[in-house]
Amino acid sequence: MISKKTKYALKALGYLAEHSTGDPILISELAREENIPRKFLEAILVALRKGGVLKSKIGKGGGYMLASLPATITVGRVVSILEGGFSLVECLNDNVKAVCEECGDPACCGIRLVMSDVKKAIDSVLESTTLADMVERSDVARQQKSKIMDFSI
Amino acid sequence: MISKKTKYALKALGYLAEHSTGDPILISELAREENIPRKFLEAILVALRKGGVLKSKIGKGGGYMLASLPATITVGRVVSILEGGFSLVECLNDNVKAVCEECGDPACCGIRLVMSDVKKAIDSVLESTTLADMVERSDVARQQKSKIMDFSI
DNA sequence: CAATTAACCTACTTGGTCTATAGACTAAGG
DNA sequence: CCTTAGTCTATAGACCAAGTAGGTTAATTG
Repeated sequence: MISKKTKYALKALGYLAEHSTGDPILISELAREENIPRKFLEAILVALRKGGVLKSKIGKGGGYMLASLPATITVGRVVSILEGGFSLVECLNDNVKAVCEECGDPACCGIRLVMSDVKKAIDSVLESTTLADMVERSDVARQQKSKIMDFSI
Repeated sequence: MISKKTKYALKALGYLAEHSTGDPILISELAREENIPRKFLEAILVALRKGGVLKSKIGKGGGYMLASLPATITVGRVVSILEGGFSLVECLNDNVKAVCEECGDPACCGIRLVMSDVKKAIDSVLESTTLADMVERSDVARQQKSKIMDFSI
């Protein structure tokens, strides 16, 4: 499961991708529009800035902007920043060099071998999906839905 | 991340797959050989039995056996029993019909759409890998390693 | 320059879940 | 009927995600 932190991050980034006009957008606007606890969101945005996905501007007229185009920011990158990579066993996490206590020999641990395959599958999806993709898919789904609605009226 | 519970389950099942002679194997043997806390393992084995993966025999000469051949038990099934399916957002979990509070409209939630793809990718690996596969891969890795060892001697 | 705006930072609380343990109970075999 | 071995219920403790609070620093503007 991804954490709420990551979900909030993706929602906020999606909002930024859709509503960015070049001017910074306020934390409070993001929090309000996407129903995210204000203070919690702050911490998330800081992490994303440190991760290089966001730029910020302090003081009056300040706020947050995407650091690059939505089509260049992958969902995988966001997940990686907020969860330190997404894997299924400790010993496959990006940052961690540690060996799970369980698998005596990492090279021969069957679980590790299987989960490594799973991780590859996950990563390939996450790395190939960008913020732009995510927003677009959401839009398409919304349009299709309203089309069906029109039709039924 | 999969829980320790699931890891222990896979280890125990791997042991059963490798050492089953038709006779039941004791919880205490499994616990000892795979370094799993005895009482904790008990609970796991009960879950696996209820999930139809294991059979048990009570009383003297009792213990646990696989309910079917290792090649017919998928890792996905084990994960599903112990974690209620493995997905990345609540609203994609097998058992849960609940909608995440976050995505107002599940049909249009970009995160949900993306994560649904990820889930498909995960499931396709997990469902296509059996206990037999897992054990075999572990064996192959071990053999290769000892081959290299021999070579270097 | 001072007032205001808005991001930044540190620390804390809380609630829930994962892990593990204890002990009493039930079933089977000899 | 005694030993073996799985079954069930309850509980303790550690840990982490989620959320809260309040003060600090930086930029703009009048």
